[in-house]
Amino acid sequence: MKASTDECAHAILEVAPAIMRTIRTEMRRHRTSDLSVPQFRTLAFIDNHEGPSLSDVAGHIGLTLPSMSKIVDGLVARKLITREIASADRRRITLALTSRGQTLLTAARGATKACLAEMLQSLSLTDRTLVINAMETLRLIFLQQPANTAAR
Amino acid sequence: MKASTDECAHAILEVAPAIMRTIRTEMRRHRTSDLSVPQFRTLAFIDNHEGPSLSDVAGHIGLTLPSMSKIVDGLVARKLITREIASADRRRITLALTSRGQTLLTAARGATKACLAEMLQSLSLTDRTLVINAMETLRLIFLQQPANTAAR
DNA sequence: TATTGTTATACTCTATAACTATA
DNA sequence: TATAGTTATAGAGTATAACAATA
Repeated sequence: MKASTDECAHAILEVAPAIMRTIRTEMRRHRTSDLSVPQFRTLAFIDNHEGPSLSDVAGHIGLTLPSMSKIVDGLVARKLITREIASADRRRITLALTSRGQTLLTAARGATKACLAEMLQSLSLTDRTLVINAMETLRLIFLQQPANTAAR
Repeated sequence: MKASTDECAHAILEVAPAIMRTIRTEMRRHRTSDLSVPQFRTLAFIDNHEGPSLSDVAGHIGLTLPSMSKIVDGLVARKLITREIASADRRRITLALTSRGQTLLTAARGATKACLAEMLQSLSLTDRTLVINAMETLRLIFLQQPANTAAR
């Protein structure tokens, strides 16, 4: 094993899509929450930040403004978040979770995580540590920001 | 660090979507290939297997038959693959790459991998080994099948 | 004039339900 | 009757281009 950057890229390119498909399928199967991955990520970001603007969310999640705007539309329509005009700068909007959104986010996080955790149960402690460390490493590259809290 | 299955799940749930977004964006930016992730995965599967049927591809990639059928439609229209009726069982189809598809797949693989590799260059050899090992571990869980070849 | 967001438009991805053709 | 695929339909995610409102 040379562990070249190329081999590393190859491994990621093969495994990441498979993981995502599992996550997506799992999220949709929980009819109670029924959130798509982008919706989930949007709610999670709003939960972790104080009244972010559309640009804040779009930038951090990595979507264009129109895409994000549409996702926000859906979440507002489902009464999971509120969208208000910022008083300081009326061009900006301020996003926040409703209590319903908060509840749903918590439920979705729990359900999906529980399912993933279930799939990971066959791993040894060593392997789990390995995966967590690798994710921490990749987070620095793909998310530009360190973990902000412990597992929620 | 407890390295519980729950923490492990949490880490994956946070990082995997970010990785995928990078991959998707990158794939779309290479106007020469211009493949979506599902299209890329479909081509790769056909490349790695001998004349698979629609069910083979759909099953392994984790899509329903209609979804897969539509993706195949697009690839056939772009002349990247061929779709022929199997002589043994006329209900089945046999998929194969055209030389154009083969070329495009190779190009897309190279371009995306190169971009990822570039992003991974800041990692130490130790970290790269860590990531590769973690991916190998996760592959067994999310892909049910071991790596079939070395990095291509 | 520059910034923030939304609307219009057009793809692709994805699923479920209903259908056709073959076995 | 069961299996392999396709078609019909619908909704979400995504982008680019054009627009409106505010600074």
